[in-house]
Amino acid sequence: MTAVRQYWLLKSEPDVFSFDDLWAAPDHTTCWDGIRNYQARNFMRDDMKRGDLAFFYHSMDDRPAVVGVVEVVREAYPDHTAFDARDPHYDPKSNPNSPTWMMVDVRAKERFPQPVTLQELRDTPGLEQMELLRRGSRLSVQPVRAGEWEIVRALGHGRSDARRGNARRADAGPRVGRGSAPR
DNA sequence: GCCAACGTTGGC
DNA sequence: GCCAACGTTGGC
Repeated sequence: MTAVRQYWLLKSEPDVFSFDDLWAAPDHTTCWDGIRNYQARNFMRDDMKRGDLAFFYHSMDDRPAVVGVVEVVREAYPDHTAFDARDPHYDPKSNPNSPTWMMVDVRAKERFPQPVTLQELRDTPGLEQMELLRRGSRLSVQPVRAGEWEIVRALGHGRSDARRGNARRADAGPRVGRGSAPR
C-alpha cells in the first residue's frame, strides 16, 4: 500500500518558535508540541503520516508568511508538555494513561528563497479555497490541497508566473483543480 | 441542549 | 491596542 503523500500547513509564532529556530535544532527536527485544539489534534493524530510535507507559516508577525517546508518524520505520540504543570501548555485534564493531546515530529526540509506573504497568497489565483485564507480561520494545523501546494511552492521559489498581473488572463476560463464542491 | 460569558487567535 | 471570529466553559 503506497500512501499518497499529503500536504499540510503548520502555524508558528516566530517570536516563540521560528523556522530559523527549527533550522538550528539538532537534525533540523523538533516535536510539534502545544497543540490544544481538537480539530488540529485530530489532523495530527489521524491523518498525518511519515513523509507528508507541510508549509511552515509565521503567524503574529509583521509579515505573516509561509517561509519554508518541513517533513513529518514521526507520527502522532503523546504530547508530554500537557503533563507538566510548569509548562505554558499544561492541561490538568490530560493524563499519561490516556493522553488528550498528541504531537508529531517534523524536520525542516527547505527554506524558501522568497517567503510567501499572506497578502501574496490572497492575491494569487487558485488559492481562494485555502483554509488559511478563510474568514475567521484559526486552525494551526490544516490540510493543503495538492494544487495549492504547487502554487505556493512555486511562489516561494520566486516563480512569479502564478501571480495576478503577471499571469496571462489567469482569471479567464476554467482552472485545473477548481472542481471541488462549493461551500 | 441552549447560550452567554470568557479566553484565545491573529490580522491590522 | 483594537477588534472580529472562534472554541471552551459552565449555569440552567
